[in-house]
This record gives sequence, structure tokens and C-alpha cells, in this order.
Amino acid sequence: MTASSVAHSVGKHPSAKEERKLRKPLIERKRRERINNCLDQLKETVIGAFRLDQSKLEKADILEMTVKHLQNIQSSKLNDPTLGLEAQQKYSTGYIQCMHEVHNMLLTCEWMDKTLGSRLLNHLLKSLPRPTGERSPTQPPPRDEAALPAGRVAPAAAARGGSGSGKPPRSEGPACHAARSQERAALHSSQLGMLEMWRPW
DNA sequence: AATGTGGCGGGTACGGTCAC
DNA sequence: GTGACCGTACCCGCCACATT
Repeated sequence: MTASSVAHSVGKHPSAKEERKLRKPLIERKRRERINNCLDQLKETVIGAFRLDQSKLEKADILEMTVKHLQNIQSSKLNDPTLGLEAQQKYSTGYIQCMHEVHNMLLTCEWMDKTLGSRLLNHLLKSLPRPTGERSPTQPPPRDEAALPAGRVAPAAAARGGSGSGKPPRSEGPACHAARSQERAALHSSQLGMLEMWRPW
């Protein structure tokens, strides 16, 4: 007995059980549609990735090709670690330039409260992007610890520092050196006598 | 704890393709 | 032509999880 036949035999007010019996096939069909839609999208992707013609690819083939495609992507990323690093460096460079712009603007704003300005720069510095996984001593912890005055470290953050998560400390890679040099650049600019309070380190 | 809901797997029907 | 095989859609029951 199909769902439609159930509908006919029941009348206008199907019970909850019968209603479910009616809905279930529709839900199932929607589900299959979702699966097939995604499979179609995957098919387009792998056809493009593997330069295939629009020949017949059954579902199992599509999944297999997708797995291979993802594995290719992963291995190519592993073989070229400089791709991510380069992007990070570009971003950090731009970030620091923006910090300088903000700093210069603050210097020209006589009405600007110096404390507020230094807090702003402090915040920007703490938010300085650094390579994944690294957390500088000045970087704010995830929760409300950012509200603490500059130079203070929340007890929880202090306890976490480095080994708090239970993981062994990361060894420093080239990404760390890049962040260091950026930090040095910021330090250098502050030493040029810009804003005296902007020295969270 | 009872009930509702969605996901999943097994079974089946149906249509297309291919070798004979 | 036809039987075997394959891929797909559908139905149904079961199960896990969420809700009341």
C-alpha cells in the first residue's frame, strides 16, 4: 500500500500514525533528493578536477573520485607549506600598516583621550594575527580576560600559559619567526616615540 | 518514561544495458 | 528477442536521539 493509497482510504482527518505514514515517504524522498543534489555537485567537481567527460559516473564512482580529489588537495597543501605562510605574512603586514595609520590619526586628534587611544592600540596589538597555534603573551585569551588592564594577565590565562592545555609546547617553525619579526617591527615603531603607553610587552 | 521524529539499512520493483 | 546484470527509486521497519 502506497502513501497515496493510504490517503485515499483514510479520509479527511488522518490520525497521527497515518499522518506520519503519509509524511514519511515525502521526507524520505526529500532526503534522497538532498543526497542526489550533493552527489551531482560532487560529480561536477570531480569531472572538472579529473578532466573527465560527462560520461557515466555512478554514485560509488563519484564518492571514490571525491575522496581521491580531497587526498590530492591535502597532499599538495602538505608539499607546499609556504602557501599559507605567505598569505599570513601579507595579512600581518597589512594589519601592522593599519595600526600605524590608526596611531598617526590618534596623534593628530587632540580631543582624543590618550588613555583611550593607548587602550585601542593595545587591543589592536593583542589582536595582531600570528601563525596558527601560536599565542603571544599579549594576545587576549578567548573569554573576557581582554577587559583586564594592559600588562596584567588573568590568573586563568597565566595558568594556561603554554602547557595549560595539556599539550606539549609547540616547536617554533618559520611561521613563528615571521610573527616575531612583525612584532619587532611594531616594537620598533613604538620605540620611535609614538605613544608611550603603547607597550604591552 | 512515553512519545515523536529523522536517519539508516534491507528488501523489492522497475528500467536500462549488454552479451548471447 | 531475451535473460542476466546493474543502478536507482521507493517502501518499510528499526533504532537513536530529542522532546514533553
